Amino acid sequence: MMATHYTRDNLAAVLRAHDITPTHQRIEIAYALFSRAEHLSADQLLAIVNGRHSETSKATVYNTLNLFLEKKLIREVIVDPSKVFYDPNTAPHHHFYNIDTGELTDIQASEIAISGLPQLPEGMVTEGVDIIVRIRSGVRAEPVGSVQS
Amino acid sequence: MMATHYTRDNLAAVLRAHDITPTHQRIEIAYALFSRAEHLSADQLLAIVNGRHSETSKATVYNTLNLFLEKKLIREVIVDPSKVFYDPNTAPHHHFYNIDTGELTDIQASEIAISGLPQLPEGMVTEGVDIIVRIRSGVRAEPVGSVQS
DNA sequence: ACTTAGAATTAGACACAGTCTAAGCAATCC
DNA sequence: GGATTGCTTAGACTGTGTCTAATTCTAAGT
Repeated sequence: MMATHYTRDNLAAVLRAHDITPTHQRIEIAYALFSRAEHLSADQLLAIVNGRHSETSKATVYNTLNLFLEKKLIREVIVDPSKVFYDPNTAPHHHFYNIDTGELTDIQASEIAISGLPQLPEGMVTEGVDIIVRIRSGVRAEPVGSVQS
Repeated sequence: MMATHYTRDNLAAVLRAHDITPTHQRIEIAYALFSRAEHLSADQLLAIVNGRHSETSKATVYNTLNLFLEKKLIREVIVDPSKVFYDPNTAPHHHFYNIDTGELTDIQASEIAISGLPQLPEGMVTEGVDIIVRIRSGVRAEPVGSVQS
């Protein structure tokens, strides 16, 4: 997952390497995600993939994204209560989330360390640690009243 | 927000202190949240509040939760792609999320420290940092194949 | 207590993300 | 080329959350 440039061909190989039969639809969806290296919702992907002429159904987009997730080709980012974002970057990292614009930005995990996490409950195992830093533009444009610190 | 026992009366006072007119419905919803000190969804709250006889509509539950959020009486926890949980604990803290059962458990923020967070983008301000540790029971019950480490 | 204006509540329609179903298509294997 | 398997599809469906327009409540003033 560190190629500098993605083509349909090398994406097909990536899919195969992850045990996914590379169909046209899956390749297009993978291409949309990896060539942009952005955080996209199912909705946005559906629109991108069907940009010129309709090629892929809603069901396939969801099926494919869930398959990619299962095969650990992508990650999901849950920050917006109304929709899930899909992240082609599976390297450990975290996110800034701009609560005004909805924009998601990566934070390299290599730079951060968390200390003091308590013991996991008995018999439990960590699946992953997500850090979300919610940010907004600095100048407060509050309608009325004082800000309670 | 540190009373040891919540009554409808002292919750009405809490609401007033947060600039919220304490109506019957709002008090019941607050009572449901604070007396249990649990993470509840709008759905669950609607069911709890209307337990014996129907008292509160769906719209009011949503209106009220959003009002409580705005007035910083509660927090929302976004971990499940399908629904938001509301958290009566507004003290800084984080969460374990059991991805199998959906169970949410608190992690005291006082115990943890994060180092190495990069500079915020220009002109941005932190609204909050959420850490979610996704966990599951340790013994893997995978249907087929090897676990890719 | 009574009035009243503004705020809160309501039922039900609506919007939208995501899932499901049953049928159609495509690729591969004999 | 016929059959088996797996993929895709349209469209129905589910569930969360919002909106609207009408009704009811609350609190302040008299």
